[in-house]
Amino acid sequence: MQKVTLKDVAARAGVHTSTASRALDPDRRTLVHQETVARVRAAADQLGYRGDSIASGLRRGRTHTLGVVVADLGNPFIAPVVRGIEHQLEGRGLMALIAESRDQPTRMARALDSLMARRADAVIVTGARVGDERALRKAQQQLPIVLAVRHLPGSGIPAVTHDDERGGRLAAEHFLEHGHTRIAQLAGPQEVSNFRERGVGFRERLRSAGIGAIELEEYGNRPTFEEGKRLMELLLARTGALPTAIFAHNDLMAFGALQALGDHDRSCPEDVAIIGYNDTLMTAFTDPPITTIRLPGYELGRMAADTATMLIEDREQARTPLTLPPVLVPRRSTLGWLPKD
Amino acid sequence: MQKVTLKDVAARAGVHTSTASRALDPDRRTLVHQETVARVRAAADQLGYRGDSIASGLRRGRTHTLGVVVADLGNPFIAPVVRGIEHQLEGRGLMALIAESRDQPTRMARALDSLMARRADAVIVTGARVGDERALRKAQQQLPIVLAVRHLPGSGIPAVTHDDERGGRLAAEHFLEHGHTRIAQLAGPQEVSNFRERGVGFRERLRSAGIGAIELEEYGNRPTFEEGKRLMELLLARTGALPTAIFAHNDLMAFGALQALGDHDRSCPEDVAIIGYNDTLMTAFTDPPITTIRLPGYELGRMAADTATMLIEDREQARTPLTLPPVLVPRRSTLGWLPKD
DNA sequence: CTGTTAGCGCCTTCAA
DNA sequence: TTGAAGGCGCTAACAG
Repeated sequence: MQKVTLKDVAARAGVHTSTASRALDPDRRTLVHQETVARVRAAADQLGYRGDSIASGLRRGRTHTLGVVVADLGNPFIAPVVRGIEHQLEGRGLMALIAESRDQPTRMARALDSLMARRADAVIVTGARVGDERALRKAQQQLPIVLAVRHLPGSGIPAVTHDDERGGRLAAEHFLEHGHTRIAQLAGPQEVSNFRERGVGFRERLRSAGIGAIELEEYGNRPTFEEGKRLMELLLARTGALPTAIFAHNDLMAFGALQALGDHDRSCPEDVAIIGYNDTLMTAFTDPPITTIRLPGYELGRMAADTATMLIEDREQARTPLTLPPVLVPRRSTLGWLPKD
Repeated sequence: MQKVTLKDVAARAGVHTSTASRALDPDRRTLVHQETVARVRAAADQLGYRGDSIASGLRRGRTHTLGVVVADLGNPFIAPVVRGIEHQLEGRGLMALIAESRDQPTRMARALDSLMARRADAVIVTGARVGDERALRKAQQQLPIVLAVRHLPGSGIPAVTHDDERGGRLAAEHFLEHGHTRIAQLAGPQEVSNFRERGVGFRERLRSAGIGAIELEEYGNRPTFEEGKRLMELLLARTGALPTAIFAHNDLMAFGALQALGDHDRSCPEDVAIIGYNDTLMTAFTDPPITTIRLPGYELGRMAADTATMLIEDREQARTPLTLPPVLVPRRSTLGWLPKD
């Protein structure tokens, strides 16, 4: 049972390959006589004909493959996004080709190159950051690009995101409602617009309440557990009163902060309240469960895949940026805190 | 800047396409005059030539694409495996094409079909289960298949796994050492060899110590949080003394069990000690941190990718199954338990 | 309705 | 060391 080609099928059915090709394509089946179709299909079945997307893609210019570039496969937040994408692709005969940029522009460029060389029909980029503009623009000249989760302000590349500034405001509001006055944030990399916006929203909401955020002079180089821990330790090493409230720019960083607190015999929520971001599955099961801002990853993935498929069909569609609202999910890491004086 | 083809490059360099083709291929560059190579490369650079894997793949029979079928992208355990695979692929010009089977044989079959149609050079399957044999065998006739993490006993398909039976024994031993006598397990789906083997190793080790495991009449239908919770509740609903030790067949199920315990005002580790499986990142940060068996996902991914690339180059290699040893990571969920009498 | 012809972009003979 | 010719498997355009 070696590779069965269309030629084999055609021969067996006693027709020309082009007829066989038509008979096997749902869209062009109508052009062929019923009986012939039946004969060809029978032959295909018997031989176990599988078709060859590669050859077909070469000819048609469509590979039915959608590229997806993520920043970090290890970030639990990415799974729902990818699932959302796959969910939307399924049934349309499309498949996701996944690459990882690890937040490095060089890798991003390489990933886009590979995807273009493989003639992906479109690419969804969930891991864009400052420095990726050039590569993205170049790619955009060859195929539709859709940004998801992270957008690049001013790039004009269609994006499906959620409102991070609003998310930051929600976090600030929550702390204010609970009576905090010494409030800090552990910021993610500023090359990523989302973290910048979370920071801005957070800071502004505090300022409008007449409170200045305690600012750390450093940002996380990457939005990871380790960096969250490192920043929290920086905060703990400072002289003066510890903040009573910390907004970590994502859940992983919040976990890191939690760990650092424990290492220094401080407890959450008694000493310090913490808010994370993303509503990763595990935030509900940590000690304490962590208050977090829910980012609708699955929906974002679906919408991104949806716009991508629209762009594939008609390159002039859907320029309006799509934005979903964030929601705060309150848990013990903030609810358990009580003012001391 | 439309699609730049080899023809364009050749024209600009003033050579024939076949010469350009040779000049651009590292393996055949030596056949071409140095100066010509330089000229061609310059032309390619200037035009921004990208090549076309699709066309090249059609001709060469290699697409430099490796299919990966995972059971569940949402399982945090899978990320390191995929990263391990990508790590190994990187630099070899290969890319991973990812599909999800969701533990359903129908989807598995479809995923394999898609990957074959896209002419993947090989496929790594991390989510095999009973019922997938047919589809895998069929696929195996067209391209090399490597099982990772989960194997299919008796299928003869090369597999890179770790020793689950031993993992089960480790869990049992740990409980025995700590003085437990009423011991149960929350089993994962028995269609997956790993869970079966974990169960067997666990049961046998207990038996050899003269202790019978408390058996639940049900298994988890999927190895998820919800199923772990459901099984734990089944256990809690039973009359008679509660077990003091629970071996959950993976971390997600352990989290579920933890939640069920909390819902019923039982605490871990005081009332019940729990062991999970996989050493997912979050097991270290739950309340309590969970003792778990470390499954070296990253290494498994690397080794699987490695054998896959070997098989691509020479289909007769590496039939010996590769197995890595499990390690128990002790944490408070078991260390904090004390015998009551 | 079906067959013929001509490529998609690249690579591999084979010959020069 | 290079060019010419042919084809990977499929499909679009044009005849019939």
